[in-house]
Amino acid sequence: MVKTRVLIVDDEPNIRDLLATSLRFAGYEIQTAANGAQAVAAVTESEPDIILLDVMLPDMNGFSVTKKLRASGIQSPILFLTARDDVEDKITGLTVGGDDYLTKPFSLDEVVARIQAILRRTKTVETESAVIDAGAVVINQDAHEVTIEGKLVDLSPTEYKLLRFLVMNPDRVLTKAQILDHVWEYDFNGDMGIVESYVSYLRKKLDPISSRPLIQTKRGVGYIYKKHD
Amino acid sequence: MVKTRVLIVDDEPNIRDLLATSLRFAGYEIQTAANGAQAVAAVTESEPDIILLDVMLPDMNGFSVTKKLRASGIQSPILFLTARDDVEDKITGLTVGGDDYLTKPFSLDEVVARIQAILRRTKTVETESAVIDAGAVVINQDAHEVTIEGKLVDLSPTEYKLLRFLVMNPDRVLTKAQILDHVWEYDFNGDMGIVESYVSYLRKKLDPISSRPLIQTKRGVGYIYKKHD
DNA sequence: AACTAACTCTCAGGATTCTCCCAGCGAACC
DNA sequence: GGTTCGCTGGGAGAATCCTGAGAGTTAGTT
Repeated sequence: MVKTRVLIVDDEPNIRDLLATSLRFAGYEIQTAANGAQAVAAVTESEPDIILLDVMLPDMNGFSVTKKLRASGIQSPILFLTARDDVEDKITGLTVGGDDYLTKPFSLDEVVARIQAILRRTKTVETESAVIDAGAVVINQDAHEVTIEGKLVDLSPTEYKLLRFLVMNPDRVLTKAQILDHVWEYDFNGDMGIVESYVSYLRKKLDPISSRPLIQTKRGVGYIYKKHD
Repeated sequence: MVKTRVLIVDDEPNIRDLLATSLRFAGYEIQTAANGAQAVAAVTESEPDIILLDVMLPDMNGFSVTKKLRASGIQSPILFLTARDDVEDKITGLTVGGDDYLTKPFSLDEVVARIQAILRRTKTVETESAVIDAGAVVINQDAHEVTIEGKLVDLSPTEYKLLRFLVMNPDRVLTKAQILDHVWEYDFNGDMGIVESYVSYLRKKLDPISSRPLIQTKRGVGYIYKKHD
């Protein structure tokens, strides 16, 4: 089993490091580049399985970089990163083929989810299934649907992301800080009370249709989802 | 199962890359050429199953290229690409046999659909069926007809393309950006509100004759067509 | 050539849902 | 019993989505 290689292209060192650390931890092999020229240079050494590409780079924009990459025979799918403001104008035409895009600021878990989604579709490497089956909770990531013991629940985007994070790390206590770092956008600077709120929302939706409480509180530590009783 | 080979002939690198990426993702094997001479050279190496040919090339026009190709014994069907303005005059007489033409700018899904249509008619390789049967919705691509639970609906061209895209990717959430990039012409640069409008149009036509809502909104994510309830 | 119909796209109002914060209450811990 | 920690209802403001109205184009017909 060889690691999936990811090339990160972004001019902000903060974002680069954040992504690099996070994705390395998720099991990927990371290369980074700070601008378009470096990116082109990097891919010629070894073709990555997927590229994370900031649309606005100092030396050239996303289109140019994409063009250069494709011109040098690189067929790796690209996940474009873009600021929320210039979405409308500069994005159209980018998500060709298996490509996709993600707006900044994003949550770290969302990046991983999107990468896996793209790799699933392009099938250049073996990947996780689209379905997370964790006992009572089953999450279909393609359809963005969650079932509890077979029954469909309707969740808001944040509720969905929170539950996915819990369920992907079963039988393990997750601190509120960890949850905040993974599920919320990286520039969120409210307090951790928001996690309590959302756990509460989740419980209100899940517990009525579940035969047992799904999310348990470890007082003073965090929360845990147990696969089995 | 051997891949269908497509030769792309266009002098604009942007269009070449766009088509190459998109068609590669659709499962075709791609060759490219920037002018008539290159095209002729390319086909002599290995005869493609179909050729995408820009009518206006720097070195020679569609007639000349076609003539040369046919002269060298190539019988592959040709899908001509042409600017919207010089359509009628220059195309007539070109689309003999299984050939067809498409005006620029086109939508990426339309290209794939046309290629498949031609291959179906010429039957040089095994192809997808003309009929997309996705539960409640059945689309006959040859007749350009859509039935909902057996009942015929009348759709505008854009409505048709949108529904086809949704139905060809069942049980998977599609973002508005993806929809825009696949269904709308590649140079469209309005905002994604247009997708909302057309989903609204579609629902107004489909829901009255369907026993369940066919297109569901995944708030904050996109839209999804579910094959089954 | 003029008329009509259909189609595409934009825009804005309104409705709904979502996020986040706060404060009061209750439960758990010392 | 007092303190800390977690739960949850309420609510303001924002984000998102839906839809009707209308302008501009194109296509088809008379």
